Order: sequence, then C-alpha cells, then structure tokens
Amino acid sequence: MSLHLRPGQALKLWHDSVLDLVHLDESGLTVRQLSILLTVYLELPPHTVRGVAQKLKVTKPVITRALDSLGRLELVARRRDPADKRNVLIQRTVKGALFVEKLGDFMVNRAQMLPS
Amino acid sequence: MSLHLRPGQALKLWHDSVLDLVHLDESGLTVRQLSILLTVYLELPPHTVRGVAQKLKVTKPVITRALDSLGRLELVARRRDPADKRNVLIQRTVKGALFVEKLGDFMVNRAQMLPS
DNA sequence: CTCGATTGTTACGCAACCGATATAGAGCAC
DNA sequence: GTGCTCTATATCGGTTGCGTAACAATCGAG
Repeated sequence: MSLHLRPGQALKLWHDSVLDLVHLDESGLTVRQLSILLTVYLELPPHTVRGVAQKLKVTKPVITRALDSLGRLELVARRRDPADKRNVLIQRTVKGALFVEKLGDFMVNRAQMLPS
Repeated sequence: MSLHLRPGQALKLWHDSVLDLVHLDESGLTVRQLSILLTVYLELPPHTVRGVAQKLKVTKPVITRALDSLGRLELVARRRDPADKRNVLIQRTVKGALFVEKLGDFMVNRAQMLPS
C-alpha cells in the first residue's frame, strides 16, 4: 500500500512538523545533523562514519563534527568497532530515541490535523 | 478528511525527505531557515519580520539574519511596507517557489514509495 | 615484518550563526 | 512639534560549522 499525498498536503505537513521541531529545539540542529540522527535511528545498524558519509554524500569530517555535536547533546554515542578497530560505530541512546519518537509523534499529529 | 499515519511511516517519510533535501542542498540550510522559508511560502501574506519571529518563537534579529542568508540565495526577497514603513515585507521569489515545489515533490514521491 | 590502503580524527583559515544590546527610522497620541 | 512606542537592523564577543589537507591508528596482502 502506497501512501498518496498531494503536494499541498505534503508541504503543509512538512511545514507544520518542522515548526514543531523548531519550537522543541533547544539545540539549533542543522538539516544535516537531523538527517544523520534519523539515519542512525531508522536504518539497520551498524553505522560507521564512512557509511553515513556516503549515504548523505558528504565528507567524513562533516560526520565527525556532527557526531561531536550530537554526542554533546547525548542524542547518539560513539564506540570503537572491536572487530575492526579502525571503524567507529554510531550507537543509539535513550535520549536520542525519545527525541526521534517525539518527532514521529509531531508528524502523526500534524497529519491528523490536515484539512482535506 | 484527516490523514492517518503510523509513527514508523511518519519517521521514515521524514527521514527519506530530509535525505533528499540534504542531497539537493547546495546551501547548508538550517532547520530554522527551512521553517521560515516554508512559512513564507505556505501561509498567507503579508509576512513581516515581527510576525515570523512570533510564529517561530525566536527573536527578531534571528529572522533578520536568516533573511540575509535566504536573500543571498535568492529564495526570498525583502521589501519595505509602503503603508507602514517600519515594516519589512518578506516576499516570494521564482527561485524560492521552485525550491519549495521541489521539496513537495520529494515528499509526495517518498510517500508513494513507503511500504505498507 | 613491511608497506600500502583504509578509517576516523585533527588542524587551519574562513564564514555563518547565536543572544544580547544598542541604534536608526517611522508611526502615533496629544 | 514632542515625546513615546514600535520595527527592523547594526554591532559585539563567542561558538559552531565548513572544506581542504595532513595525520595517527589499524588492517591486510605479500
């Protein structure tokens, strides 16, 4: 089953949800950082710096810096890969899970409030 | 008619759309800037600095600076309100309209691609 | 064991953003 | 006109992000 959405609905949904995010936002998140966060929480582990960089089509230092920020906020955590110690595994945190969950709630609620 | 969305669907939709945005993004947009952009293009004019600041719950200098950036990218334009010259009216541009339209397309397409 | 390849991080110079405060211009009441 | 209010912008110091390039640690083939 595919979900049918008209452009006007889609844009309003995006607008409303982003507005909720901005209101929640104590953090000053970047679109890139948000993208990394969602990738880590929605796609299957393991997540490495290189892997995420490829997925977003950005350079590795961008990911490293974003992980610094997200780590400071305790939204993700870093761990060395014991199998290949060159790798860094990006891991989920309780705080990050709650944050992402809240994002989902925003969108679900805003979708329900959409006019026909 | 309200639109029903499960949390998992909503989050995936957000993730996919944001990913598209990051890929498109030559600009390094902030969540706040994105929020301003969508507000200007989705809500009824006129838009003033003060009005948008209230809507986003941020201070006016934040809006002024964001308009500097968005203006540099030609995504919005500024104009003095002839009726009350204290006001600045935030106006849409062709480039901005195309950008927002593309955002809508991203989301519509991603919604269609959602698994059941 | 050695050497090249791979991974993530750091360093550097630069630009943008932030919050807070101060300022300039315009309206409005009287 | 005189004050007072309102709007947006300018300015300040500090923080953060970016791209490029160099770097240390690790792996793996030979």
